[in-house]
Amino acid sequence: MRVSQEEKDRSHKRIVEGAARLFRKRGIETTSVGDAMTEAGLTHGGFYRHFKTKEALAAAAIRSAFEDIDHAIGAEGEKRTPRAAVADYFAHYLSDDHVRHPELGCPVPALGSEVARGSDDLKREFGAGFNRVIATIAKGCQGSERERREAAIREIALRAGAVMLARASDPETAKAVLAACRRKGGASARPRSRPSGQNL
Amino acid sequence: MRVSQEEKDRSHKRIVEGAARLFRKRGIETTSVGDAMTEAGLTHGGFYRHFKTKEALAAAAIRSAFEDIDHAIGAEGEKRTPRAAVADYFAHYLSDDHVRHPELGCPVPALGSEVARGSDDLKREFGAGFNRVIATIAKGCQGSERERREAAIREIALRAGAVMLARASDPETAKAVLAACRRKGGASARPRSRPSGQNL
DNA sequence: TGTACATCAGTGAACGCGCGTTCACTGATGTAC
DNA sequence: TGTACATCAGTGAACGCGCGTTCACTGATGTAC
Repeated sequence: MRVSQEEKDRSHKRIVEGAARLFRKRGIETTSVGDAMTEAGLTHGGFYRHFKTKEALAAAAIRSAFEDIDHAIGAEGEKRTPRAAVADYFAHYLSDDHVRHPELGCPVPALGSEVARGSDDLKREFGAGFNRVIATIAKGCQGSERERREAAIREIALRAGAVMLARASDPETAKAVLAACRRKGGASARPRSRPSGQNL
Repeated sequence: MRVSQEEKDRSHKRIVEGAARLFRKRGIETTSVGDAMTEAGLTHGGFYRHFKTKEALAAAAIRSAFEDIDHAIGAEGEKRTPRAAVADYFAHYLSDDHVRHPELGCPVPALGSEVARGSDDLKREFGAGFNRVIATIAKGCQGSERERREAAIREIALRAGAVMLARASDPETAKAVLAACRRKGGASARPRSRPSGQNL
């Protein structure tokens, strides 16, 4: 039976947000349209009232996942300093919790190697989401605008690699990878310049 | 018709090495047993004379891919110094060539997020391969054994994250990611300790 | 060394299954008067 | 405001397709005598 526009919008949001979780947890190819609709409390047949193809859902889900993360860091950065928000985000990034729960975590380690084999549309969406997160994280880094942006990219690249490695390895190796990458800590990737004379 | 043991061994090798390339290029789930057999010049029906399941092939292919890379760095490191071999490997790691050709590249950015959703067996194989590569790369790093190992882990985590990001993004973002991560250059992740007095 | 026979690598058809997508249908919603 | 009707979100059956895996078959290989 037909449903009000408001109800349709709510369904749409449930589908996208549910898919954003399922795709990160189980992969895009490995999650069926039916799975995504069930997660939203609907049946598979209605899917095409919302999206032209499964890939269109993937694009929307990637956008949603990056937005969530971007908003979380941004909101925290307004309550406290951007630098503190970013430091907290980085600490959580390398936590066991993040490794164990990809469904609410960063899309980069969860979807990266799959999106890499996807369409240009998907990559554009992924790149756009990544750039927004980088801009937010750069606010907590040091140096010129360009230096901050590059530092943010390095910080995420290191941590995304670490989390992906931890998830893809046996528990012992996972532990070693996280420990090694935590050791590099701090909100900025650049070696902190110390007051001169204190080197070593 | 039956084929000699030698011929079977050659077929086996072709299947594993072909799958190692195809899996890195197109993904494990997205590559069929038939694809892998065709790549080896055989037909799909004979697959089960070589492997119990598709997953067993995935494990063998992951091992093969890591071995190739480990041997390449190790062999180079015997001709020159380990440090130079590792520096060259890192330079190539962040090259456009590596980004564009996952089929002969590092399995970490190519297969990481897929293996993360795989079985414990697959993760053990992945972790073992990663550890072997880390041990080889650690030979080109500085510090105590533990420091070298942790530096190697960080170097690969950063670069694997960067390559995955570059592959999963639009070309412009890809370029920015590679540029930012190259800036960190050098064979060791630790900030090179400079002769004192030269800080800044 | 030669012979008879069991083995088994590789082939191609077939299997059951789940996928993305389409479709006829239902009935509440939205709209034109 | 009330009525008649077109729209369309959601349902569940059905589609064609490709997958992993199984199987009967072929004939060269390996082995026992």
